[in-house]
Amino acid sequence: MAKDSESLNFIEQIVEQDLAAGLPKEQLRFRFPPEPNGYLHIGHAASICLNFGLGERYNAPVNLRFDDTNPTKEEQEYVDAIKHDIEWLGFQWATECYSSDYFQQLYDWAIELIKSGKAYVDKQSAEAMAEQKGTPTSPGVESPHRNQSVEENLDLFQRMKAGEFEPGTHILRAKIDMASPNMLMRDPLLYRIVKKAHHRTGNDWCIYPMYDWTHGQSDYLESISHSICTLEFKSHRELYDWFLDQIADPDRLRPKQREFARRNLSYTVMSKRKLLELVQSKTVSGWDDPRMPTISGLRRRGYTPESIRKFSEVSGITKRDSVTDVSLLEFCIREDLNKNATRVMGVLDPVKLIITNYPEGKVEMLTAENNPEIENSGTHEVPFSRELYIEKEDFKESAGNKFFRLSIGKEVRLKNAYIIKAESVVKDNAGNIIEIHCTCDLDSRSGSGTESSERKVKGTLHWVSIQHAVKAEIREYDRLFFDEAPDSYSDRNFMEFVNPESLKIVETAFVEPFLQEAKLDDKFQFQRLGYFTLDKEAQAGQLIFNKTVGLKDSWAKQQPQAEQQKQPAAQQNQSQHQGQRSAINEIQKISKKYTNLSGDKLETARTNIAKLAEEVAYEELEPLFNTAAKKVGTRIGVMIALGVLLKKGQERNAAIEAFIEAGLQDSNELLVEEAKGIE
RNA sequence: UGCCUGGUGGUCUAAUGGUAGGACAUCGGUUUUUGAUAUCGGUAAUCAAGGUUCGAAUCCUUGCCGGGCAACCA
Repeated sequence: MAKDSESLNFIEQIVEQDLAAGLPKEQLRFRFPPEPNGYLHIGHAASICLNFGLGERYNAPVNLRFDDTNPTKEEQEYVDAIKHDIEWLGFQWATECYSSDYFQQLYDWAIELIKSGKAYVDKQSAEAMAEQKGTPTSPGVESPHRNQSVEENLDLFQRMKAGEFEPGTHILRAKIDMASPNMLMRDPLLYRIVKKAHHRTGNDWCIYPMYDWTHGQSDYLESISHSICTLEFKSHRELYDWFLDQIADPDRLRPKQREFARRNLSYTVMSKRKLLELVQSKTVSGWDDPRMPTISGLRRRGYTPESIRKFSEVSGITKRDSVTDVSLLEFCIREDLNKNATRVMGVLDPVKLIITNYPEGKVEMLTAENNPEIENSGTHEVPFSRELYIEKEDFKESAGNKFFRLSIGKEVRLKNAYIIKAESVVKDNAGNIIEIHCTCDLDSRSGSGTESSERKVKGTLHWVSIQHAVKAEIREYDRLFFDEAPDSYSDRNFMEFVNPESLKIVETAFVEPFLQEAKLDDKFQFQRLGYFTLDKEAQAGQLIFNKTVGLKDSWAKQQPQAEQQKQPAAQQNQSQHQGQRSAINEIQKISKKYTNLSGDKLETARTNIAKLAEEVAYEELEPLFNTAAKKVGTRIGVMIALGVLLKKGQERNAAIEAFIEAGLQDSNELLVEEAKGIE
């Protein structure tokens, strides 16, 4: 355990090395630099936790700096939302900074650059300059304006600032190297003309500095020791350093940029542009829609700051790109809510239950523990009466002995109440069960201490007294996309993968009266169902709950298996377990090298996989559908095996279809071929 | 076709030349007035081929695969 916490991520190691090399600890300073053009999401949380975590670890200041150099996209609304989210996550910044505070200094430095012959004003169109820029494999050509006199450049730049020119007509560029293998070094843009009011500087400026000309200098001005950003900025580092070379005083702290991989979450998208598209297309109700991976969406959904911080911690920081499975996020929130959520009862899909031997009109106030995980968390009262609602799926007229719930002639415990036995049902003309009649062991009341109350019965159900039930709307959420990585396809738009069933509204659920007093940030566990929190749209007399996440449900997992057992292929399941396991493993081993093979060897491998697939159960194969896209070999092997299973009569399901579809879209020909073969 | 960068179980991550470990997921046992929680156990990985070394996930070479780079965005 102790060893785990000792293990440093590579950024922390860099800091340690710098300290060891003589950097005074007092000079450590970090920053989190969002652009206020959208809401923060769970990916930003990684960066926030990294930077502020570093601050906590070394007792160093962390600035919040808004990178606000593009007034066409940025708004005060986003500034406010970002600040709120960071505070909600539980972090405090040392200084609230804005790149726009440095506009004058940046301008002055630009003048110096021009004077030293290292920047010039270009008058060409964007298209012309793009063409001159060359390509990654061929060098660019120099602009005809590149060698203008310093005087002319100075004059033009000052007139740009004075508003004499229209947007797009003039631009300030650094003079570096049009043949550099790094495209960013091919005379990058420093300033462009934008005639739009800025959320902080108003109309003071009509020229705005570009990111590269701003970021490093802002770090320098704030004496940031470690400027941490995501991997796509790696190639900007050369420019970052070049600019600092031009302006930095060697006696002052020189910031250094380091990059880590951005965090992706499965079944969602994580770019502000795409999230904005979901908002603007009304696919979701807003940035804080509970299905959104935004901090505000997660908050509304019922996630806690602790769970998000924990998720960031266990996800880690590295340089390899990855897609973290949502199940890890769900684990983090369940872990927190299990410890802290108040236990209550609510019925989402009700059926009427009548206890025939319980007196009509009688009401008992029973005692319910608020939270068994917390000592002294107190209790609250739950009214009990003759007529109750229970969950439809908690009753079956007749069932096998694996069904721990209510069926005719069987007993179950009503949570915090009595043990009951189902006797009969009343059905409507269509054959639907509309009432369940049962009898109750009147000595068995929970906590009464009687012998009957101590009896062990296999199942326990949640319930609500009809007479006392409070109506509530329940909103249940599923993944927003049905593809694991909806934005990973070059030829398909991520919007094609939107899950049409991501929101399910239960208009009329019934909850216990205790919940009438629920407040906005309260966290509840609806026992046996999941974790719920009040939605901000709830009003007095109109309860609305968001389902944060369900409880783990090993019973639900058994269901599909039980159905499979009826099919002939399945009974070997147990006996051949060992054999099957090695078969699937063997397939994985062969597959891994698959793309390295050719000719006869390839053919042999394919045949072997197909042969081994005969021994494999579908349940073993399905997890491998999640194999990362880059592990093509494994995916090919799985595709071959899947083909064998389908031939044997395996029914197609959504997961299978999605896997085949992904295969068809892949760039690897072998994989496409296999996918086509079974399409 | 250039430059940069990365490849450890299904997923995420440790091991920094010396026992491939942890978490999630998954499977199974125990406990349980939540089929939850808790608890115990199982399955499962170093992209490949060569080389250096007593010893390689780690160093070298070659190859394979993934990501980034040609916005008046950040």
